Amino acid sequence: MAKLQKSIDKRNALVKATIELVNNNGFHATPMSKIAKMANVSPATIYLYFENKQDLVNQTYINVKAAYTKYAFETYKATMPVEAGFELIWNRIADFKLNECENAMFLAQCDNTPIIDEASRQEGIKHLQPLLDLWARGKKEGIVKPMSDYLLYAYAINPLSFLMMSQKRGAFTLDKTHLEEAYQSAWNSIKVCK
Amino acid sequence: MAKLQKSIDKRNALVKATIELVNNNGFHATPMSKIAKMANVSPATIYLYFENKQDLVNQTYINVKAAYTKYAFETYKATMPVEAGFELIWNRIADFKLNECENAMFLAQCDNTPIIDEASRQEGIKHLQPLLDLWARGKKEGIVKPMSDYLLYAYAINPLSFLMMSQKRGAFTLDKTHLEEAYQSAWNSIKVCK
DNA sequence: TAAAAAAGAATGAACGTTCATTTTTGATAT
DNA sequence: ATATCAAAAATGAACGTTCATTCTTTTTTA
Repeated sequence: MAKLQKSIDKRNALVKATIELVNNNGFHATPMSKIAKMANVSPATIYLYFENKQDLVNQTYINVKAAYTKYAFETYKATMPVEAGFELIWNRIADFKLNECENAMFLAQCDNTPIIDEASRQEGIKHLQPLLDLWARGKKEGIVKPMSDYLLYAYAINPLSFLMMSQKRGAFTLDKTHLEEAYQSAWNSIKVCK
Repeated sequence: MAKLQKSIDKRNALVKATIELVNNNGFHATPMSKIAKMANVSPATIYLYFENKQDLVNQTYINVKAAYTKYAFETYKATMPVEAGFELIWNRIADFKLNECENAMFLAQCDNTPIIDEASRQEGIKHLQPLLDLWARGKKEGIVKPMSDYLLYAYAINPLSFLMMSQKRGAFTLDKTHLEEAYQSAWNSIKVCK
């Protein structure tokens, strides 16, 4: 165990350093030498864990995306009623974006730039399926608007990314009241109006 | 005129090349030499128009942001009723994001990465004032929810960025019906529910 | 014809990656 | 327990390339 454990620790340290440096300086100003230094490792060691810089950032992206969706669906059961299920997932995603904002910022940066390979992007998108299934159910039951999933995501989930970025920039802070308002806006924009 | 005109053309070509290359390759893979080549100019010439690479990208950002807000408010009058005014501005912004998507993509990339100086970011944000004024009026009249402008922007405007990026990636295409649904979602999420 | 604009070649620094060596690890023999 | 040792892991220095920027010269402008 000792050996494998050590390897995993080192890999994790490299991934963490990548996230932190890319968040603060951008991909263009994040040399391998700095990543190595922050992870307390020699530059050459990175290449024992990753093929090259592109592979490092691709794998970091997939790691973080997996953590994001794991967190989002951790307490969700597919048997829940649609509205309750959505509220649960929405709150988990809000928690993730606002508490683990290092991770969330990294995703926002990757999702709006060409720094990630298309293949890794596809890989990352897969894990969102439970939410799409929930929406399909909601549409069938006449609770959720019969819209494209892209529209639903754009209005129900994506605004949280914008709010997270604004908060991170210090422009404003999301308190509990804001969050309740945000949820109402999210639900309002996708529910069928009776 | 000839001389000044030529200078403006060259500056515009440099800005345009910057946008195109940063959109397609990312800032990290956009060397000055490529920008120069695409603008049909010597690398040294860039430094007659811009201090350095950072200045070039900052000024490009400010240029595009100004074009965005100019377009958004072109036909808007502050005397319009709140709902009509919002619908007008929303549609102009949707037009911009979906038709001038090179520009919109560049903004999305800049707004989610640290490639732009904080000062230039602040400069770019200023021009949004008319929309904030409209919302202030809407709140006073009890038409718009009394929420933070960040929340309003997150739900009413920002989803268009996500939809633009999705469309650009070829994931789906926004037709006229989608756009009407999107507008309804936007308005639903910020209007006061009677 | 002098000043301004532009060019291409040159420069030095920084980068991603690899190489030659050293250190660590863990199984085996004592 | 301890010593041995081959394989694996890790390292710092080195390599070749690429980059942003500058320098010197040429071309354009008015």
